[in-house]
Amino acid sequence: MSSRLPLVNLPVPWRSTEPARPRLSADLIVRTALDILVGEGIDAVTMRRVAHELGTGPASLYAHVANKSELHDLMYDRALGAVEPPKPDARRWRAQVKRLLSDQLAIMLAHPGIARVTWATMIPVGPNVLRQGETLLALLRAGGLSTRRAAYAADALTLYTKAFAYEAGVWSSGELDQAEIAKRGAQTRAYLEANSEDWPNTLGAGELITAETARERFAFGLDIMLRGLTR
Amino acid sequence: MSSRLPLVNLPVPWRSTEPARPRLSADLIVRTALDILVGEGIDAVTMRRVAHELGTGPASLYAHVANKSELHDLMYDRALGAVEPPKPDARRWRAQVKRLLSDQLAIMLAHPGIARVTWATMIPVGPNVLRQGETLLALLRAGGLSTRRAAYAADALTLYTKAFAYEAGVWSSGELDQAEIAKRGAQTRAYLEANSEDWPNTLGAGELITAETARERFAFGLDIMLRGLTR
DNA sequence: TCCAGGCGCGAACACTGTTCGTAACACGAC
DNA sequence: GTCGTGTTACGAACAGTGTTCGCGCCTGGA
Repeated sequence: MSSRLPLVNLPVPWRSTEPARPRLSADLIVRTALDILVGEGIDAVTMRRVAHELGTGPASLYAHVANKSELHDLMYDRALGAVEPPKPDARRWRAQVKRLLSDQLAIMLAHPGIARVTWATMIPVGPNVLRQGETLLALLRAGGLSTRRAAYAADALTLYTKAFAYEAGVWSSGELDQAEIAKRGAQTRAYLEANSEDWPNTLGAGELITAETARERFAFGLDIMLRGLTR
Repeated sequence: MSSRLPLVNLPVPWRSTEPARPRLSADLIVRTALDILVGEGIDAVTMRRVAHELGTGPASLYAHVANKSELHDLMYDRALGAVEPPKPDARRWRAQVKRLLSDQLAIMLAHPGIARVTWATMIPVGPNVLRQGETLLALLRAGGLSTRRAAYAADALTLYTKAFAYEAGVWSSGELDQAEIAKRGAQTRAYLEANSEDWPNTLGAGELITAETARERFAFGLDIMLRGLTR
């Protein structure tokens, strides 16, 4: 019946005051979850996995985080905190919008699958996400758009960016079997070529929509939206 | 040790030759799954639930469907089969594109959450989905776009449509607690109003992005993209 | 010194997708 | 008509998942 010694904050002289295992906190949990996410994708971020990484059980997390959904929200907000919002400049607002959304995309691609969580939570909850939204709206207003048009445009632009990030993230991440999709691609191509006169455009477009053209396609999408915004 | 009687195709005289329970098939499984989806959303479509609806166990489904992912693909393709593709007319191709994508959106909204599966499967697999894509490409080509621009535009437009459908579907469906999001909304509003000078644009845009303006916002997004496509 | 309240966490519950092995069936060959 | 034989049906089980319960421990304040 040995009483367990306290493992943390022991004032042992020959040891730094730094505790061996930092105490649990929402922030630590979110950081750990993001570490897993970066390396292995969103589906690897389970409550058990995060807890295991912290040397404990899943129940311990629920004292700091309401549920998995809230953990996801916090992860997304923290990730987006790395994007630095620009100061609106009316003369180059278009370039600033493109830059801002490209940076957001890059962050989301670095955290494969994180974009999915933005659909589960309808309202932008965290301060970082709110700040990004405010900045985008400010840029659009600087471009001369009305309140309503700016709001609608910001909605459409972020929706497109998130959707693109989600798609590319799923594509790149090992979430789906690479051999399987190659087989599917070949089968689909054979199916199309069997009646090639029925699919004149699809056959030509197939090889344009690849991972290699992703950057180009995203820029294209932003360009047509921004151009369409101001005649 | 009573030997079980065969339940199907029993030639009992006092009963019609119609089998009481139709035999299992991929088509029947997909139809059943779609019935559940329409009523209760995508998350209610579990293998057990579909099997139960057919009066059997989950293992029975795997003889006709490779896995849940393939079932989702088949459901999506079947649902999109209800959208009638138009004959391209060069003089009103823009209106035709808007009509086509709006019809797709309506179908997806009628099947809450179905849009989510389009991200899990990178390649459009079913004949109906392929036909929709071919039609969209044909419309854009009729508008005078090059092969590459048409392909990129189709990619961006469908991505936007699917993202919008997904978002609206999650929003409308009972997937998330309505009371919870109202609370979140109020908290967020309070947070913003506490430092209202920091959030001039967000505070104004908040009430514009609602379920009521969904139709309007979708049309706005399509409009700016189509306008931006041709100067 | 005591004590209340938050925190840690093992165990369990109710789910999920999927596989295994066996039983029943339909159908063509002899 | 009888006998394989391959396909279909499906109960049971496995390995996961998110989440909750309940009981100890520790800590901060009185």
